[in-house]
Amino acid sequence: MSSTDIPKAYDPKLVEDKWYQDWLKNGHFTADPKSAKLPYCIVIPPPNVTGVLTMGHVLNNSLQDILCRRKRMQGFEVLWLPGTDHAGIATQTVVERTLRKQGAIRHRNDLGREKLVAKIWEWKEKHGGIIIQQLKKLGCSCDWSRERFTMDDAYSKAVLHCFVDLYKKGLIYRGKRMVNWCPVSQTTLSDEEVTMKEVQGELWHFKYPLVTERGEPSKTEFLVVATTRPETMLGDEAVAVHPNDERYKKLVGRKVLLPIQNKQIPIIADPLVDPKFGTGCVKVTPAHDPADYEMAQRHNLPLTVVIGPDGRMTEVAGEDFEEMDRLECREAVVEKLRLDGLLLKTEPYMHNVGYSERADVPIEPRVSEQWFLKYPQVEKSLAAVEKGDIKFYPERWSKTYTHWLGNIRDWAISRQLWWGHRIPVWHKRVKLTVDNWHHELLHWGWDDYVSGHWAKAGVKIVVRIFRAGNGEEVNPKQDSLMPIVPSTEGDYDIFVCVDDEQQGAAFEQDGFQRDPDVLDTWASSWLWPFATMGRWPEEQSATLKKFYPTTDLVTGPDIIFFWVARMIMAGYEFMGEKPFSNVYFTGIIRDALGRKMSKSLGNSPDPLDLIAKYGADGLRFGLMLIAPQGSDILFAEERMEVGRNFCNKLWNSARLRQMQNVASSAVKRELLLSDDHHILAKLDDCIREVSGALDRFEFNQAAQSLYGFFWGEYCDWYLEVSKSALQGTDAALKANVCAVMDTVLSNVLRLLHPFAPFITEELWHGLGFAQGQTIQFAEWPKPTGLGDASVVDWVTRKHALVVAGRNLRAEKKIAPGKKANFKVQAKTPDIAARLQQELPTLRILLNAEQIEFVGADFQSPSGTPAAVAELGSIFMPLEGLVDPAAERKRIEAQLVKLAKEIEGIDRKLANQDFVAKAPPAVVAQQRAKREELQRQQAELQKLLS
RNA sequence: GGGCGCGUAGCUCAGUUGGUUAGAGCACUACCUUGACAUGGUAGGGGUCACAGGUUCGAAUCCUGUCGCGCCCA
Repeated sequence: MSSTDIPKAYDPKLVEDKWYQDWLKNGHFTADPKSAKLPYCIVIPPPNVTGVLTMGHVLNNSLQDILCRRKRMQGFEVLWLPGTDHAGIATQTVVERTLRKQGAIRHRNDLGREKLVAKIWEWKEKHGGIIIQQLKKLGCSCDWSRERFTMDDAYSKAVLHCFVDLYKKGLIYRGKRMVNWCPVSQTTLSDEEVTMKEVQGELWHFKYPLVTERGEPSKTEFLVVATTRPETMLGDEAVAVHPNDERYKKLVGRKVLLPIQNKQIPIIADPLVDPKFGTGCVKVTPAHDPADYEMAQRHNLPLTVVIGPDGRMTEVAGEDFEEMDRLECREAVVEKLRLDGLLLKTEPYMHNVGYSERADVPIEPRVSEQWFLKYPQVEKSLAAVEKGDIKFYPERWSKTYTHWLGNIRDWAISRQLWWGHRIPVWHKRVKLTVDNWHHELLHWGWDDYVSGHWAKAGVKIVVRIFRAGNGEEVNPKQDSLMPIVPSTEGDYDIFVCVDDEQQGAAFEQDGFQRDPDVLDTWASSWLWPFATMGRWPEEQSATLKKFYPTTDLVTGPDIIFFWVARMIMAGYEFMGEKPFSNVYFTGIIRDALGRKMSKSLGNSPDPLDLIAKYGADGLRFGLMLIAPQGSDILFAEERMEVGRNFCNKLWNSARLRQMQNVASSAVKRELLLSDDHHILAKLDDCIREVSGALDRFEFNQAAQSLYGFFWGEYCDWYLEVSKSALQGTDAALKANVCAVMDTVLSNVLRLLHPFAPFITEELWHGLGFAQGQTIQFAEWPKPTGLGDASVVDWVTRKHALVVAGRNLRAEKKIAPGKKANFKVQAKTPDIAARLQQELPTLRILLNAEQIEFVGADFQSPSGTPAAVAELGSIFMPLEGLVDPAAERKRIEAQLVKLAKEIEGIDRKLANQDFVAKAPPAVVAQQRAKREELQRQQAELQKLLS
């Protein structure tokens, strides 16, 4: 193509879709498990299937794409495995809300389980692909042929298989516990799904009348309790004090009258009470507070439930309050106590309240039956990170990980939802008697089970039986269940756990009922690194064999407990191997004010808008430039302009090369001039820096190296210098400069490709480097060794001389387009000779008409603008055009600066300790520096004379 | 209350094991449509490296403390 065909400004729209389609068509992202190449694998953190792309996704997936694209260039067989997550609560909430808004339902019960789940599937089919399409716009090189969803058939089977396995090992159990209950979603939440918020509340002090020896409430003696939740007092069952608290010791064992309810409750002593808090007396509400529940168990207190699952007061709360919302009730209780003269005081109080992460309302502690998991492989998972088998970047997150695993508590894995993997447990409570046990136990096949396996081959069923009264597990053989004798007659709970839903359903004919709950979403996504590969566990696919364990994981530190730690445990438990070797934790993207991006705040830009404005490459590169390792990122849209501008700069530098109409050739080393050596040596530095930075997951460093080299060195200096050869008549020199340009461009395009895949592919072809091949598998750059690094210092100093000259121009307001004349007085004859060889480039850089080299004896006319650099002095004769006084002032200012510097060095050198103890090289360097500064000082002084 | 971080230019951040004059981008000022690019060029201004001690010949960097901010866990 001819030069005029290339547009002046880069337009990503003409490039991005075209190349993405081409890559897909050619199957460049598809991993081949049969390949002889070394494997490299990342599994995507699966986004919510109904979600849309956020800036967090852009950051996270850009990083993964950078890693994958580089590894492809380095010759690895790369699998980046994509997919989506069913996101239980989030998805069900969204769909329910939509249906309610449409007026289709008032409550999910109006539809029923099956129909609601069908609606959610419909929703998923309709909206589920959006985020995947958006990732494609971003340029992500995922292997789409392997895309997975956590509710896919094979994946669901894997989830149920693991449940059965853990159940069999006794790690999953059902228990009555105080759990975090979300009254809006009406489900329990795991501890990790509750976020603590500091809120300004109030602390109310209530008087509870002491009950006298005669059993009547005293009119004068009270115990004062303080609470932030007055509404719970309706369910109080005791008042507690610390056992060593002298103030109350003699009252322990007596009773107080619980106001409103008019119920006598005991005063108990428990070490959990903090004697310094409030009055040292606390009210105990066993059913609505975790600490109180714990105390109640020690003291055998009843559970009085006054708040229902919907957050409304129950009948037990009393008819004045029944059906009232818990917060409304709070006001009502306070008012009632105030009227009764039992409200002592109210004070403002800052305290932490647990909020539901999803619904953003205060959670309600609630006692209920839930399924719990004792985490497997905790020790191994701890050791893996401590020993460095699994490395965290930045490393400090390993402390968070270790701390959490070291204090781990059982995981509440059941959710009172319909959307998700339903717990594969069927239950039946049955009264076993001498007469019926035979029928009840053997009818559905127990006899076959106790013999060790089931009659039907391949059936995996786990059965557990508990005595209903005390919940003790019984072993049918040892505990005389078969046969039942009069002393063992009674109610029994039989649980059957099976991963085949058809088989499970068969039990329903015998009166078994399936557990209504589903599993916590994370109890499916913790299997993601292997359940996504083939049909694990029934098939050990080639993909699994080749790519598990995966290599790197990129995710946010906010899910280190939810996901990362659990995946590590699952990897060891089910695969016997770690799931990945490196975990890179990204920062969290915040807005310019430091707030987390959220839909409700409306501070989250739509990445697709940004892509439309700045191009996917511009967005990606701009983001990488501002994304420091491990700390949060304050996002401002202006930053993306930098990325777009960089792409445009790259584009135009390629245009400049194109316009030469010079065919590409190999660099001829014997023709290289100092600037060529300089840029080639700097290129090698850049290659080393980018490679090293990426090896260390320092994406930001890599991007900045590229930016600094390409713009600051290549475009700002080399391209300007090269114009002297390009516009000159020496064809061989011109060709060699083009060869240097090609070397730089070819390497920069490859280094940049992981960051900016589209424009680099376009230019790779446009500049003729491609020879029909995609850049994606082009060899990752290694230092070229073409440039002589010893020349770098010389060129750097030459640039300093040029800057000094340009400064004179600017100071004296010589328009940039206007040519000027300079005189250069080199420090030494050697330097003079060398500089004379570089006259053409000096003229270009200074935009000079004439540059005259003058000898040491040259004395400029008074008032001639002049500056002193390391290589020598530069003068800009401007007969009669300058004000000598102004020039004097300028030089005097420079002398002051120099004097200060010399003074600093003198101070150091005068210090005997410095001269004696500092490394000789450092001392010598200071001496040399001082000498040079003094020379410059003398030169400047000459100008004043 | 415990833990982990962070305080460097107006803003956002670099600053590798302590060693020239502490850097970059944005923003700002002045000049400029020159034949790659105004999504650009040249030059410039701008910092007591939060504060106070300490270690050291030498501290933005290491140690201690103080203040301020953020996050996580109780």
